[in-house]
Amino acid sequence: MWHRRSGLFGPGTNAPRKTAMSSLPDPKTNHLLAELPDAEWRRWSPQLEPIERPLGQVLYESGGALTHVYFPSTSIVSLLYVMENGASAEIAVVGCEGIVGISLFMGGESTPSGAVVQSEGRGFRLPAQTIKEEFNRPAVLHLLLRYTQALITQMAQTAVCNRHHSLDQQLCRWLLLSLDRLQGVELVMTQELIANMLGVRREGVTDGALKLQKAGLIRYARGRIKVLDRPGLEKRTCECYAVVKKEYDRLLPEEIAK
Amino acid sequence: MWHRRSGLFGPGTNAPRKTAMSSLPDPKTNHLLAELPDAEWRRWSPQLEPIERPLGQVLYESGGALTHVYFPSTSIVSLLYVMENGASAEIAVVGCEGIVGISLFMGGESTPSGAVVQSEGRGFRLPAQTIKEEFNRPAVLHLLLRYTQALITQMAQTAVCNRHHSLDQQLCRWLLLSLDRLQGVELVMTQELIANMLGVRREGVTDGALKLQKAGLIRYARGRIKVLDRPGLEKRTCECYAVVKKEYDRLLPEEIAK
DNA sequence: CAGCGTCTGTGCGCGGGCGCACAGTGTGGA
DNA sequence: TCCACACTGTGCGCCCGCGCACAGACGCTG
Repeated sequence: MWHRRSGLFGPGTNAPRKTAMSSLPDPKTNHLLAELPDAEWRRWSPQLEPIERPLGQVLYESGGALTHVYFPSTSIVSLLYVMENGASAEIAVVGCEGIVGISLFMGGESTPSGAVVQSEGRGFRLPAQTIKEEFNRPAVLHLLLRYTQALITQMAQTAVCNRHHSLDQQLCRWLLLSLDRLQGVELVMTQELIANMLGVRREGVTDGALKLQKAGLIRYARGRIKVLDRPGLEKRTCECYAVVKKEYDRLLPEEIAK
Repeated sequence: MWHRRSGLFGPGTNAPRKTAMSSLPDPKTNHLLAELPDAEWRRWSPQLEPIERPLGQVLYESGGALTHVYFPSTSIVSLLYVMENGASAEIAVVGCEGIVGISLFMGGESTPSGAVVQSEGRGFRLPAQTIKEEFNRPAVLHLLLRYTQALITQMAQTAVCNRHHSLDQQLCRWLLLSLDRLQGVELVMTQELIANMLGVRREGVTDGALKLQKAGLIRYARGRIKVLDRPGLEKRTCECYAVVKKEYDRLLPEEIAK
């Protein structure tokens, strides 16, 4: 019941890290921004504020008011619920394909879950007021709602996966989903943090990761995980990964709006 | 991994049951319909088609196109995902407080999950085309999106609950959520079906229900469950129930629109 | 280059939920 | 009225994941 012996995202929760953040990425590395029609893009562009996002930064807390929406580009963000006893579980993960803070345009202004940076990197943000106004434009509205439906599918599948699948399978699903949202083959993430995301024991993640390493699918050391054999991972994971991926591809094809 | 030895909703999947369906209920027993502004209500009212919904009826299947949205009044509907091996898990439950078929206005037209009548009764439906047109009206849009956000919370909390809480706690949560959506104290539902919803063994539900009966919180026999001590149930359940209830109350207060 | 903290590996006993098998007991239909 | 079936109760062995305790190993810092 208590899966965190150390703090969830102990040190560095706010202080910017000293890792070398490379130069500003193109906002269009975020797929939603890239899919924006030209007219919208011209209006948004001046207001998009680039931000660094250090590991563990809390973008918003459970029930807290949101001041911005976030468009990750090279970072990924977990939506997670922290229980009264401190245990946690990830609801969904958002990366370069999406937006963090949907409750702003859905009308609720806040959610019982929080959002935490799970892999440091860059992104962009837009003030709450702006996104609410822009949401009245049909092109924006439809794009954001299609994304939201894809996100809903991810949440639903998380529920199913938590119910029925083994830790090993879930680990594979989690790795694949995260890598898709980073667009790379390497992940900077300790097993302890993965365990927090999955809501399981750190030792369980160690076991699972060992099996994957022995099978030659991944290689890792001290918080860096590299995927060597992606198809192999896909073979080991449960159907949940494919269901989610298919739904994202269906609802958010490349170049939707052009 | 295989939680259904008999068919999911074997007999009666389509044939109307002969149970005494009482006379037409007021459409406004559905809270969303009740909260509609007068102008919308006048437009919708002639198009609302009352329908009986027998136990086990499939409102829509995984990936299937939707022809209508449904507004339950005295029935409740489960959104559930059925896995390749036949095991199932409930994603969320919808009753008199909501609407079934959100993918129509979210833009996806379908979802990987399906919708099944979990407790027979009446409801109303509206053609897909109508809801899509009506969704362009701001009052309708905001009402439906607030509902959708509440639904998202229910899904998220289902994921958390599946991860961390005991079968006993989940059973209490499920009973409470279902009763809230039926607005009564009795539920017509076998333990086998409850098990399918929760994605657990029938025997597990029997165990849990026995404990609750021995504690004097419920009484049941042959597919009818009566709640005797609601506060007692609330004491036994996990925090998930309260989180969801609070969010529905916050996002969909009585008499929103008037 | 010495030392400490972080990250990963491992063992062990426990408990919840699973799969399976089967036994009572109402209820409705022939 | 009686039979068949649906619904509920129970026992048993198994396995996964948990909680706890502790041991190596890598790498940064002073």
